[in-house]
Amino acid sequence: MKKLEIPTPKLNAEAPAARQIYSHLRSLIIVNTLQPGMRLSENDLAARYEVSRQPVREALTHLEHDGLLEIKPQRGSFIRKISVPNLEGICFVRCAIESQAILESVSLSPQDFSLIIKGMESNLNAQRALSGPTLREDFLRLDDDFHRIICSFARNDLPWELIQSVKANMDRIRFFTIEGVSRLENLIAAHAAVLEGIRTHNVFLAVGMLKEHLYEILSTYKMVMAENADWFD
Amino acid sequence: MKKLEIPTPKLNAEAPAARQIYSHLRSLIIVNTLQPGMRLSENDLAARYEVSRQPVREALTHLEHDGLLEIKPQRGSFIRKISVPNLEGICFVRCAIESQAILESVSLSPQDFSLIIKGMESNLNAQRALSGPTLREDFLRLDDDFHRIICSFARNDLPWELIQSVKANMDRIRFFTIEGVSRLENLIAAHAAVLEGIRTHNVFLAVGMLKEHLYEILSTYKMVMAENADWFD
DNA sequence: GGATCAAAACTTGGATACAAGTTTTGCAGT
DNA sequence: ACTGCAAAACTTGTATCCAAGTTTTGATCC
Repeated sequence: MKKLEIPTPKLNAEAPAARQIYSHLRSLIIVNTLQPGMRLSENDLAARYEVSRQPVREALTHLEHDGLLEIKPQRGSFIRKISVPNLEGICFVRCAIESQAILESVSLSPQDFSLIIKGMESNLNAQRALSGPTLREDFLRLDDDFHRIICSFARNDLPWELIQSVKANMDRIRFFTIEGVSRLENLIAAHAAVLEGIRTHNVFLAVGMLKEHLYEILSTYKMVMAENADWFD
Repeated sequence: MKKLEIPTPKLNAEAPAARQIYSHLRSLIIVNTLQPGMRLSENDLAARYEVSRQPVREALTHLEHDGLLEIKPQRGSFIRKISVPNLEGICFVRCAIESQAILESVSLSPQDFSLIIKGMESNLNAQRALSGPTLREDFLRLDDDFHRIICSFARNDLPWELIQSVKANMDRIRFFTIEGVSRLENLIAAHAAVLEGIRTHNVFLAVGMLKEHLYEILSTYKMVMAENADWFD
């Protein structure tokens, strides 16, 4: 087996090494630089990061806990392949939590309500103004922020934290399916519809649009699957 | 500081040590044998389980990931105190996910639907038949199973897995608030009401009763707080 | 050339040793 | 008895070494 080249194994000295390695590997997995099925070697990673196996090992067990890695004892550590049932589960959970957050919006004080609405509007404007070479990354960041704001209706940190921890497997797909400008316009339109539903206190409309928006990824993952069948179970 | 005595640090040889230690410590935390604020020493635990610090350390980092432990570098590892906002977040997320699952029940095939209803009925009967010295533990197990069945309406494993991973901080309270038989009867009545709503396809009733049931713990945690104020932030 | 089998080189799991920093402790001085 | 300070005993973070098992490799035999 040929050695695989991961881009920039840089390391900072003033933070715990294990956590840095974890974050770095996690982001590499999400953008599919480390592709499903690949094998990671603790020794190899330790050499690249210029640390011992101990912090690498800790990072890998955390990735396994997140469902992004599968550690087979005495055999190797492999980037988990994408599971369609898992994708469906993520959509379900996101839809459940964000819908509940939208339901909470009606019982918010007018001040708090309009403040959040303001945030969503400015985010939406930023989405519409997007252009340039880093368009895809920029949109994903704004999209994350849009849904984070939705969760803020719950006035609690846990909902969004939970979505973030679960979202990684969905992001691996999203990074590929968001390409054409036309698709991007559709996504922005969906966001606008959700916002309009919330603003007019039409939660049925808002939740309906949100569900359609969140489940849309399930109708696009087959695009990725067609070209990379070996990335899936 | 006096040495604290944890009950039975037994260990099995045919499973990974780290996972066993993790499970054991986690259950000890949930039943409050390891109380909020207590300090755990890696060396001490390693001696008790008769292993090296390596698997102990892995177990502790996983407990930290679950929010049950706080590892302060070069200072010690402490059982996390109970956070009321965190409790509220757990209630919110559980309510969101289980409500969404109940919503899915209306679009299930009659065969699948009646099969799940059967399971809930037999579980409810078991709850009503409870008695004996291990009543509290038995009820908590049946209660968990009841809500797991609710999640099965989603026909996906992730929702219940996620609830399980988040539920630990709620269980620490539940173990204390479920004491009197009268309270237990109230909880069983709530379960029955939820089931009745689902069976009659009255999802509004079911979701309403479920929300009331899940949020009930927020009105009882003050009982625990009154006697153990130092267990909370 | 192809198949078989043994040895070597890999994998992770665990134990031990050392490093850096914090807390406690105990002795000395008042 | 009380205060102050230094040393010892703790804490976790990391490195290194050994063990057990799997995979690959390469030589040998047909």
